[in-house]
Amino acid sequence: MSKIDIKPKRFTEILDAAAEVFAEKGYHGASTTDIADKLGIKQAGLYYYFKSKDAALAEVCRIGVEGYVERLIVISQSELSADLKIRGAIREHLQPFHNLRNYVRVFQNERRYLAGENRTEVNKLANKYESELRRLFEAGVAAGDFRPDLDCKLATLALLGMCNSVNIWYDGKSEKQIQQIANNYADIIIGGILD
Amino acid sequence: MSKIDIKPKRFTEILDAAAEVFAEKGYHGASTTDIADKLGIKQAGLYYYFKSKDAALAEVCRIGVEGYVERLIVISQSELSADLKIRGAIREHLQPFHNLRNYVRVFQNERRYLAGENRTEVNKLANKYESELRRLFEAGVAAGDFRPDLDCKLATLALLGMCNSVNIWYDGKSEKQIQQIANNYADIIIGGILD
DNA sequence: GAATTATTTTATAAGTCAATAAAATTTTAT
DNA sequence: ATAAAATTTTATTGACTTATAAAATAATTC
Repeated sequence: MSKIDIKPKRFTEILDAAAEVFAEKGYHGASTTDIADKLGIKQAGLYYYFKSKDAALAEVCRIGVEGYVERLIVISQSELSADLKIRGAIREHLQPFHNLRNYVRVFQNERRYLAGENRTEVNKLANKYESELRRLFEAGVAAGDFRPDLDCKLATLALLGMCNSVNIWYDGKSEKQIQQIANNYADIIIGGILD
Repeated sequence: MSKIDIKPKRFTEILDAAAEVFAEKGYHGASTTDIADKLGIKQAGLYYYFKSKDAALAEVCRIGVEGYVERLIVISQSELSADLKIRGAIREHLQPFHNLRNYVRVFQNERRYLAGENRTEVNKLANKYESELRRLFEAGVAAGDFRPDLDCKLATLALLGMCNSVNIWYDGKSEKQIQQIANNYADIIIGGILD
């Protein structure tokens, strides 16, 4: 009955430390000793919580993507106009940078170092997210709200690149700032695709 | 006297291999053996060309940023309208993804692992580039071409995030595709900031 | 407070990695 | 062709890293 009785609070502390170190130094640049140091325990102590360093990365990534697809589907199925859906998608995309900054950063930058199954699983979510997003653009074109010549694939990638990059420089301190960024970015993107 | 007589062609091959391996596996995920294998030589042989792994990273990064600031200044000092300057900046930004894909990728993603002086030097160039770009937006607002309420700082970061992300998924094979992406992205950004 | 369970430490194995030095080989120049 | 210079290999070192197992300690439960 292995690790059933780990206290959730302690487990979160361990994960937070792993996410922070992975985000700062990169997966391969971070040693398990770095993580343990941050927690004030010895390196071997981490293996009570994780089977391997790779498993820790997988768990951090999992939390980093958590909810993204679901929130986008809620927006997609709402009755909002196409441009408001894009605006909402941007808002929801940036929101987790506030509380889950390190987790999302690790998902963004380090998931490529995941092995085998963990990697395909997490990539499937990323692909699903991208295609759901593209459907928002396609629906807007179909409804006549967006330019008929809009390349929806490129618009999707542009939006993603724009939004993801925020997590490189945003310091995670002001939720109000996140909303401001989201609004400004939405203004730019939507203004650039309207018919 | 040290490495004065290295053949430039061979040196380029060594650099190409380093850039490719750093781009694929990340700086810390890449071993000097990986690079040597790609070249068909033994690991120790690399140290004829480089003092250290870090020095190789520095050189790859240097090539990855090379010319960026200069090309932007040429655009800035031209007589083009503000929107055409932005369009040109996007074109010039994406162009190197064709021939220097790996170098630019390493600059983008791995420069943070550079030590001391190499890091500050390369970051200085990145900052200079960003501020030059911002001035293009500010000039457009001042000239009345762009929306007066435009947040130029955010517009700059949006453009950078958008453009940089292309190098994550672009396969470096078609120069025509790069130009298409540049035009589409320029349409979006410019449409989103015009007055 | 004794027993049980959870958590951390100690000790260590096995492997990888960057870097150096000296020898060997290949290439270039005379 | 011979000498000189450039390039690569062989051999090795020491540091660092992940992971395991068993012992020690701390916390919780009955």
